[in-house]
Amino acid sequence: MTTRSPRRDSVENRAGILDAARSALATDPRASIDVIARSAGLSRRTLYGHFDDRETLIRELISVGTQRFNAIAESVGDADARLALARLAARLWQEAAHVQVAAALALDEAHVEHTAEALAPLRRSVAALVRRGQEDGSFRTDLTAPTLARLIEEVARTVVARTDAASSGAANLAVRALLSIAGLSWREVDDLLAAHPDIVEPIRAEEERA
Amino acid sequence: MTTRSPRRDSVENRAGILDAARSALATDPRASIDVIARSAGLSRRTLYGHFDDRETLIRELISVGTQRFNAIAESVGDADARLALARLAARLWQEAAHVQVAAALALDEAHVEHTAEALAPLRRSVAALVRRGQEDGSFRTDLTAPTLARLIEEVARTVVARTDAASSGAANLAVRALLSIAGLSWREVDDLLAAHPDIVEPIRAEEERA
DNA sequence: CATAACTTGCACAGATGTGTGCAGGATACG
DNA sequence: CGTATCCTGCACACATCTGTGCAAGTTATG
Repeated sequence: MTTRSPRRDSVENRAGILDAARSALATDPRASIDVIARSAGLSRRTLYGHFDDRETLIRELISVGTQRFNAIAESVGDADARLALARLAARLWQEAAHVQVAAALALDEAHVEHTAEALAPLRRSVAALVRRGQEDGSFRTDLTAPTLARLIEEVARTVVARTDAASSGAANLAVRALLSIAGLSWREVDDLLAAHPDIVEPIRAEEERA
Repeated sequence: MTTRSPRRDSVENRAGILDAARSALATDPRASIDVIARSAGLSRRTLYGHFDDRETLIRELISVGTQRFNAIAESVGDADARLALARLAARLWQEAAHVQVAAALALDEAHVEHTAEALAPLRRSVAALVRRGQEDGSFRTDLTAPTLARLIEEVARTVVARTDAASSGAANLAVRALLSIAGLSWREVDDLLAAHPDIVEPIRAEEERA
């Protein structure tokens, strides 16, 4: 009558599926179940033993991805809005593996709704950050706060989704792009990052994979 | 034996299909043939009378879209790199209807290759522009020329694809975003656009649809 | 070692999409 | 008007993908 506890290989396989799905869906949000299962070294049939649905699998991915997103957003407490944005970008980058899926799925018609609501906390953080930055004069005011927030979000998504996470200066690129969008001149960005080397290794003129 | 010239309604329908495909694929690059045909007020079967293939249809769209792209790139001759970039962005925006498809399809796995080669001239223009801007000190030099060019391209694509082309200040937004990415401070951008009102109607703090 | 837990392959139903053949009806055009 | 041109609906074959049932294997674990 007493049910046995789940087998070790089973939980490993479940995790393996999630990993495989992460990397497969980050590239192509419409990757088939078969591709995901195979790339996890399992059969399609087995995947359905672990997840009821394609939807279920994806929701779990989005769920853990966005949780990290939101946790990071709350962890950034710099008084200086510019520093806060920089740190936010840098930390998000560290989680690239988990974050890319969400970024890719957020564009997929079928999941926009779900991701949008899961990312609400992050959105609120960014909105507040933008308002703060505009008030103290460190962010641009030629755009409305909502517009700027949206732009920042869009650019962040693009950079995360469309740059090789493994390349050396990628985090640097992301941070610089976002601060530029916020309105800073590139020299200001450069000085800021030089003054706070803890945010990102301040490499000059870094390379990137083709 | 002498073949009659094509009927008027036929050529109209062909054009209608292209229009329908343009707007349908701009939203969803994987829109079905049926959806496209129906939204052109025709049957699926008829569409296949005008185009052999889904591929053929798409290639024609990409072809005319990228031709406009490239033509614009060559038409920009400002000595000042900042102005050149601004004007390039503004003109591309005017062609948004034709350009959005290309931007959307460029992300679609199945057509990256084709769009990439069709956009080679534009890429070259941007690359040259970036080099020029970096040399005369108006663009950022904390990023490699190729990296900056790539970033500009990515951001342009995003802005074109993900903002309501109909909204009033959209062109403004696009231009400002690109100049910011190039390294200018937002005040510098603001001054530049104020000094050259021909580029884009210089509206302050414009709105955007939700 | 006994057995519950897990994996697998195969067959199936169903959905959605592409591309084609054909017959019949509408219509532009010479 | 007559006819070539065009549109349409329907019926196919084919492909890809999802999700399920089942019987037969393998393996972790108590």
